[in-house]
Amino acid sequence: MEAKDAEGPAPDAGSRGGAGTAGTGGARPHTGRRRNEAARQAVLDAALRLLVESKGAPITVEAVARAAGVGKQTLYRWWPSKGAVLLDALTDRAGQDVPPPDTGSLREDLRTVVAATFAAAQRAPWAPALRTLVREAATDPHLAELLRAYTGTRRALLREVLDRGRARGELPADRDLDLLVDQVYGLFWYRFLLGHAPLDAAAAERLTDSLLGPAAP
Amino acid sequence: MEAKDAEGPAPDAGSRGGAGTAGTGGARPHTGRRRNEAARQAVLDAALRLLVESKGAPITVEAVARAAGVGKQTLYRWWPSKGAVLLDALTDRAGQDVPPPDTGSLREDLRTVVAATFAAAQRAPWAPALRTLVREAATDPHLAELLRAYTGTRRALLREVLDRGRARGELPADRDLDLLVDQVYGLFWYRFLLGHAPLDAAAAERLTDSLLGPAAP
DNA sequence: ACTTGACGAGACTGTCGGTCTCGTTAAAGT
DNA sequence: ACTTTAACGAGACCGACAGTCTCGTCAAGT
Repeated sequence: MEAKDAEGPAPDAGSRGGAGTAGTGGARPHTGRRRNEAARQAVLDAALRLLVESKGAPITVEAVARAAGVGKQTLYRWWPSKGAVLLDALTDRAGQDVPPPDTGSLREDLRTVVAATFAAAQRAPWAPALRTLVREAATDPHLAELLRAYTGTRRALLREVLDRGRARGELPADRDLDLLVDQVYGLFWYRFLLGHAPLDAAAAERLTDSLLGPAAP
Repeated sequence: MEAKDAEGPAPDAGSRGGAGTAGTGGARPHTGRRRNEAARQAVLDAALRLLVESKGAPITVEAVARAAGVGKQTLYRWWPSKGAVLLDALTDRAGQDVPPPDTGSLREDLRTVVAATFAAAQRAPWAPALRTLVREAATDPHLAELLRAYTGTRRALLREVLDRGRARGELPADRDLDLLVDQVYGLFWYRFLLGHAPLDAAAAERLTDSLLGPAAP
């Protein structure tokens, strides 16, 4: 491998400006060879490819390193665990969070968000990757934590939509919004992981109606 | 599955008792030493104990065998995989399926079933055991299948309640009952596995209201 | 007595996550 | 140019674990 180094944006680590040679503590200027950005990209590419190709089968670290043409140690130098690599690969490329819709109609906003969530997870290459990731998370506490953080932001987005709807009076003031959020994502993950029932636009429509009551004319 | 034995001993029944063996017996004559029922019990006891004690930590086959005072081979002679042992241990002792209530009121039946489900999973020793089991199922296809079958019967029970309610006219004829079932169990598993929100009687009450609409006076 | 097969014990195999070592190579300072 | 430093690819190595195989023993039936 050893591509001619793209010298991409430095990861983060040491700020090179520190002229002080500060011996005592903290930031020390960085000498020596720098991180190979091409290797990072190769790892993420390989991980994502394997994640997509493996239909539910587990991914091994060796497979990722081999497919990326990279030593295992390089991998562990920059990611704390296998799970971190996989999640990074998935989120790095994942369609990024669109701001939730705000049409003025709770029913419409909710249906849109739910349908978008369903569709995104079903979209071509992502489903097996996400399923594999969740599987790995079951035995990798590190990954589980990362995944929890990631889904937390999704939950917050949905919660915003509901809050706006309630502020507009489209929902009783005493309605349990956390329950509503959990009903949406509970159903989503349940069907996504078990795969026994569809997660399509029709399901999103019916779920919305079930949560808000039948549409008023 | 299963090594030799043309007999295909089901891991359940097993005629206890000593010589003579009151005759329910298999049609096929059996020579040689018989299965040690005490060993089977010891395995299930040990597995359940470890399952309960391990708060989410994985259970090893060796630990089960050692705790039961049993050789590993004995274990694999009667169960096809580690997961099968764990599930057997849990279901063997788990509160058995009560027939679903039939009070004539869908709302009441539904609330009862949901509350019972929530309560059963939260009851003292079961929660960590069940969580561990589901974790293992993520990497054990065999166990995943067994678990799917087990939960399938639970789903069917709930479905009966809903069918009766719809037959009584308490639900619109075009209501999607599979969606309702998935909403219940989706929320249940979601909260059970993540543990971020309670699964108590109040939650059951609110979920029921959410599914059926606010209670009519 | 003799056959059969389950038993406890534990050695063994294969897989995998993660670490360690080694010789090499790129970046920086001098 | 020379030296120092650290990242690099390769792969040996470790520890944990599921599952298999072997062995000597022991109980149930013939």
